[in-house]
Amino acid sequence: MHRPRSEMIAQTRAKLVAAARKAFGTVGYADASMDDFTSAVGLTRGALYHHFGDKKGLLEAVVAEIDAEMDARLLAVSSRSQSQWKGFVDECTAYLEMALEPEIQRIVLRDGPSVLGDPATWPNQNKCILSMSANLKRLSEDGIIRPGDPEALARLLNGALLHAASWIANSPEPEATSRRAVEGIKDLLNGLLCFPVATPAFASGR
Amino acid sequence: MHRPRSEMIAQTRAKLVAAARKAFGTVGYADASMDDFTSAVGLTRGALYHHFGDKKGLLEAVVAEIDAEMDARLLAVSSRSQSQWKGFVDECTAYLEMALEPEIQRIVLRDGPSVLGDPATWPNQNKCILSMSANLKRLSEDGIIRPGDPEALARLLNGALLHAASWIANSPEPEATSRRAVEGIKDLLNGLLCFPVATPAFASGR
DNA sequence: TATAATGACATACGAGACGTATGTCGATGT
DNA sequence: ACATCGACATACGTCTCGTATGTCATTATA
Repeated sequence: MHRPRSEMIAQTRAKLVAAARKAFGTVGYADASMDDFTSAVGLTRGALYHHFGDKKGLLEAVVAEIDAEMDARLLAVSSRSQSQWKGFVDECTAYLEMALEPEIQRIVLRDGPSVLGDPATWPNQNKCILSMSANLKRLSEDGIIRPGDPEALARLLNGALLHAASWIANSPEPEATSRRAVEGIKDLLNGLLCFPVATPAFASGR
Repeated sequence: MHRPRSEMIAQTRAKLVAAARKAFGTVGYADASMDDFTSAVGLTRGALYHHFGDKKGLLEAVVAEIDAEMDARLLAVSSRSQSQWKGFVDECTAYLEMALEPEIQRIVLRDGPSVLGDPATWPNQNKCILSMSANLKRLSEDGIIRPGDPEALARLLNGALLHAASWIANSPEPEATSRRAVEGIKDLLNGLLCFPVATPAFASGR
């Protein structure tokens, strides 16, 4: 019966990841002392080096965890949408909302790229892109949007969404900015449609 | 006559910024030793702390220098374009090409945000946005693109361009990827036009 | 059941790197 | 000519990381 043993190990790893996630998310990767956040969960750097190799390895694990959560959340959103087009728009706005969370901003969007290199080289970040690409591909095959390169579009939209999140998060009036960003996104997406709807959004406009 | 004096000082500052820029651009901010790159130009950390306060202050100076160069280059591009719309597209592609340079990727796009906080909080990064916003505003006032929020659009496009640059830079075939990205950009921009050009047209490049 | 072996983790140590406090020396102003 | 100031160097302390080593419990084996 080697259950308790492996359970303890998994728990240790989970504790380390959780502690690091909290530290990275608050004070940032560079200012997070390994001695501090390991002792915060009753461990030392010995455990950390044993399980993750080095500080960077722990960051990778944290990023992977957050990425998995983001994937799951996006999947949940897209799964309960009826129309294809609406589902796509919903997923985009959900993605934008996630990118607003301070923990994600700091760990995934700022420290992650700085320490681990460009997100385009990570295995995970691509899952969102792939999912988006697949959606765009179906949309163009079904004649809903104009033909084009789905992956290229997905990457461009992804960048636009992430950047919009930063804009919102650092805006003096996040809610108003959020509305402007969402409207801008819808405007951009609308431009992709074969038969654009005359949205009341910019008809009622500014 | 205190010219030579101030000139020496300016030269010292320039040497520090240049040395830091080279170090940050190659090994990255975190792994750039202040002792190393100051001694590379015949100085010590004393000069650095005297002029820039700390390592972060030096990074700010480096980022400001690069940003100023980017602004100047963009201005040069847009100034010699005849048609408004073509000028805008040219500026976008020039921006994308700049974002491809490894030094800009590393210092401005990765380490900068991680160390200095989100670019949206910098004073500089906004100049590109402002310029783009102004362009979009004129384009919509002149009835070339649909009405909309110019700043929001500018920020979204800015994010798309930066992200596209990362995609290209980390692609196994950068040239082919670049073509796909540019085409995607043109597709997106085309969607903004009041009277989009016929679809196959912009695939062939105009 | 006794023993060997493995692995999970802690502890001890050394190496840089940063920031500060202090010192020096030349230039500047009167 | 002298006092001041500022540009820069040097010395020191502190923190953090990574490695090398040690210990102890668990597991496998006989």
